Amino acid sequence: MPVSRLTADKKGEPVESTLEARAELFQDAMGFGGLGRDQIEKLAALATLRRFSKGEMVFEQDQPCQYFHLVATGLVKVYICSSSGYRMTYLLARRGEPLNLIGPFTGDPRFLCAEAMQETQVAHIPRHDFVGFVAQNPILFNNIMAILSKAVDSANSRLIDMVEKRVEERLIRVLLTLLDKFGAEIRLTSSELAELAGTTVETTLRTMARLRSLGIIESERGQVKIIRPASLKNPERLPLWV
Amino acid sequence: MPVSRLTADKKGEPVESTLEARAELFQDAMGFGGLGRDQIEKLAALATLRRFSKGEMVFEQDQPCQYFHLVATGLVKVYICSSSGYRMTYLLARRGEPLNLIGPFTGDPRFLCAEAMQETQVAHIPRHDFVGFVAQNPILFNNIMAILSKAVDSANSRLIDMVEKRVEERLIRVLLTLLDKFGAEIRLTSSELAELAGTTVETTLRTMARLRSLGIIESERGQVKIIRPASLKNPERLPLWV
DNA sequence: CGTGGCCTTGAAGACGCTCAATTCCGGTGG
DNA sequence: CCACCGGAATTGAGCGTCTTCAAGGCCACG
Repeated sequence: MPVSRLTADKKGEPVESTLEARAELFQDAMGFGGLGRDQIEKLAALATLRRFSKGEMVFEQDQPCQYFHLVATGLVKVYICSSSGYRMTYLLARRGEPLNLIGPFTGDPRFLCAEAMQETQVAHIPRHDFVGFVAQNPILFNNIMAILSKAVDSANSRLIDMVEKRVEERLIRVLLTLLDKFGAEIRLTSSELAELAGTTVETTLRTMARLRSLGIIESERGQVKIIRPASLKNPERLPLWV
Repeated sequence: MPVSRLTADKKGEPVESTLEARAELFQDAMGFGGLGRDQIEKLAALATLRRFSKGEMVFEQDQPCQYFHLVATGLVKVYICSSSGYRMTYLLARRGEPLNLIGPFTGDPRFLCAEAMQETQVAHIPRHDFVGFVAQNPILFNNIMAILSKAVDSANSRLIDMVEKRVEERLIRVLLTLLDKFGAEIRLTSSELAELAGTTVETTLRTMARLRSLGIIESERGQVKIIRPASLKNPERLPLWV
């Protein structure tokens, strides 16, 4: 329940970086395809890197948005936090993934927080610089809308899952998603998986124990390994409740 | 479970309308503030009106997006539908509210469906015309992002509610939202309220019976009337489970 | 006047949360 | 090197909330 509190106004430590390295980052980043090299460098010139230790907040809930954030190295989890302290992880972002596509446009406080899960570096662009740049490169509109489209569909799909799917199915879906993105070896604790699936640690553990006894996964402290992904993909054919 | 099926390719009946009337519509519409009269009329010139009877689909799930849709009269519900037939209402749109802000940009099929809840007229703009117009009026991009921002926050907020709030609290939240938007007399069936709150008809009925016995609402067939909104707004102070 | 949709209520049962106790592991400090 | 501590994993028991199934009544509309 207690969330680590750091200085609210200034987050992370500045990191030296070359324009070249930053351009490289934006070159491959999600949502920036279709830009010429000159524009990429212009964007890179607006950015600065900051480093965050494990557990540090990149930005917090209910604070006005100052920067556009793009992960350079490491891993960041973006989550929503209810008044009672319940957390629900929304996104696990690694190199090249933006943390807040909407925030910079309105500047308003939102529900989301972002927290570094490892030693991490994040590129910051002042929000007005970012919005101005997008206005000059309308192709970014389409890119951004495409990403938002997926984000909204994903949120809606999770909503439906919360209503009609049992924890087991939701957890399997989480595992499959992580498998696609990070490979078969997933370095997350059960508590982190629980926040992704929208359930409690205990229920997650119990469900994982069942999957383990079926030989579908292996798990040790802070790590899950998917052994037989095919068994997860056909939940209809394999009655997991056995 | 059975959803009314109509012709898939052509939906609704064309309706004659004056350019003036359409310009009037876009003038007040959500997301089109800040445009000059000339641009409004240019937009109106791209649009055509179509009428839909109660229960008719304006667009369906998993079909490519052809048009941008804006409600002119009546009421449309936008919902997501799971494979097993579970529906979750996402938006109740009346005059001036857009049905699909994202779809036109990507054109891809999405999860959403839209269904007329009354006799309704909807303005259609071919998606490429709409996207081209937005590109020429970048202020619209900010407007759209502002709306999407609210939509995403709302979806996230509902996700949290689904996990940690009981049906009663979710239903109260739905009622308060409807109160703000439509006033104290809400013309919806319990089944429709259930799809908004993410629960079943029976549970909705039971909860409404409790609220009714407390004198907070009155309800008859297909209609709910909120008598003491203040009692709903302080759910902490009034123990509803009494 | 019949039929279908909507409202109502009861009873049973399942799913998952909460609380609690225990073990295991890694890191830290003496 | 060993002891301690905090976080993580595990497992059990109890129970509350909702869903599900079922049955009946009411109202409107054709």
